[in-house]
Amino acid sequence: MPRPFYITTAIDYANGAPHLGHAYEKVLADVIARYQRLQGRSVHFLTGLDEHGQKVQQTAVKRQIEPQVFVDEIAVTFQEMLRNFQISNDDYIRTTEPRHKAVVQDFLQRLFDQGLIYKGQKTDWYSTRQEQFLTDKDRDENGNWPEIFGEVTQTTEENYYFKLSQFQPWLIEHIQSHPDFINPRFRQKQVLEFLKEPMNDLCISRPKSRLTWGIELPFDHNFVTYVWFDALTNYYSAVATKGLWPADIHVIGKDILSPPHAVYWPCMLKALNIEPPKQLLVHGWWTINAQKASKSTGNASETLSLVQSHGADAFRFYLCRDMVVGQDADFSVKTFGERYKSELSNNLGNLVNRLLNMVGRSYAGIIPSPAADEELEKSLKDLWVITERKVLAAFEESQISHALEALWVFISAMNAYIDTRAPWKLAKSTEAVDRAKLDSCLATVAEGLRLVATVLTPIMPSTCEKLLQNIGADPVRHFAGQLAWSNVCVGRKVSERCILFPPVDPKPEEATA
RNA sequence: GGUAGCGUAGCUCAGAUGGUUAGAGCGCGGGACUCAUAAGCCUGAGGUCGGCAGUUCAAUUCUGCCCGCUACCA
Repeated sequence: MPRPFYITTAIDYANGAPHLGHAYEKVLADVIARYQRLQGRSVHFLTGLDEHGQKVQQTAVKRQIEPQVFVDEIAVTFQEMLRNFQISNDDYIRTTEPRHKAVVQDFLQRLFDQGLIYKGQKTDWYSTRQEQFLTDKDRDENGNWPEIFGEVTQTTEENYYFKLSQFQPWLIEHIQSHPDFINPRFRQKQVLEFLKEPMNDLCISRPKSRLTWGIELPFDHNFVTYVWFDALTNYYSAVATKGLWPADIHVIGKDILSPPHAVYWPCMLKALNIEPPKQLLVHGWWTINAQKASKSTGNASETLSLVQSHGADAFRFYLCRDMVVGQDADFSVKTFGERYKSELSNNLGNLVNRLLNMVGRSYAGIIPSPAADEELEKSLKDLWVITERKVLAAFEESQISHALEALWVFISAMNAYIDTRAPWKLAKSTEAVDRAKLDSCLATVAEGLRLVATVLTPIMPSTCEKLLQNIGADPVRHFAGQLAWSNVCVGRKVSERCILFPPVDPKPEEATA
């Protein structure tokens, strides 16, 4: 029995509404999780919410509610997003849960007992008005503190530090000897560059006088732990009792690769004598209509409404199709609409109806047996072998856009194949030879579509299920034995008509954009 | 300022561990067809692969410098 495949996303910070970036990361992880399940592996897929910290506390105070009440509200909106995008996570961790707090405190205590956490002092400038610490880069060009900070005072604060620096040599060696640790590879350089400089130890606490909304240090009740020990530990705390560690993939954005995930997290684990995760899968950022995604303009949240108009699967498809994992991509309603119409409605959806109609007309809806396979059929089958190999390789590398590219080459080839065969002509012929060709043509397209829908299931689960059902095929449970060209659809009854991707009218304000 | 990434057809982007005429989709022009969600197919136009220099028999692909954009760090 192989070890279960454990995949996570970063946990979202509970301060604000879910937006495109949140959704994308879940979709990417979900596609990989579904792929692995179809490959027959047992999968554990975790996502969750990061609920502590200054900003949450501030917002709660502002709204005059308990922080827990506030994050409970936020959690609902994020979980609703997961449902909207058909995310198949097996667990949802919230950092305010007892199971999480217990592990965080255990980690901290163990490191403290080993002498890897120590108390230190640091002198800082503090802005009372903004309630934040300042650094030299906050100064204006004359070296003064800008007006917005109000009175700035110098303070000395005691805090706890984790001896991060002593794990630096190990980390460099680990990254160099595990080329798959950071995917895509080019991100690795960035991390190794960062590691050329000596690291500072990591400040891991805040005094309760400043921050109460956090997990208390087990060895000093006057402090809570701050950010990284709280947030990163979720990956472990969620499966602490399940024996699933190490994680196979942490799906994260490029902004939190270095230092948090590529430096702090592996060093924390090393200090605790726990294996590091196998891989960090680092995706880029979406811009919205060529502009940076912004909470203030709300552009990143508004895009999510396309789930309602076009459906979760179409949205998932677009996200997977248009972003090369690791690079940035631009999201636009226009591009979304074009992809939807062209690739989903016209290429794929219409192809399904071409088949259904012809099978209905010539065979009373029963898929015929391929009676006369010739060169045309053979070359399509050969193309499938290539396509299958490319698609699976792309999934294995988490390069979903490559899988879709290859798949659409095959879909186009099927449309071209139909035109070459011209089954509407064959259907008018009374010659047995033509009838045999017609049999083959429709059987071939049916089988091609079955294969496409099978392998496309991780990306568009509902649509593929519907497609398979409409061509009389069984739902996909596993890829095993399902990806080879076969005649399983022969004799199956197809439905009359199936609109997988109905035309969607653009909203009035978008039509002019 | 340092580091990394990006800069390829009108648009959005793939790709090349250096090697025949650099690819796709969309958009645009032309054509034949009609089974289908006015979809599909064929075909054409369109690029000195950011600029300069170097290494090489050969560079868009490697190296250096420069320019522009982005991110991280200081």
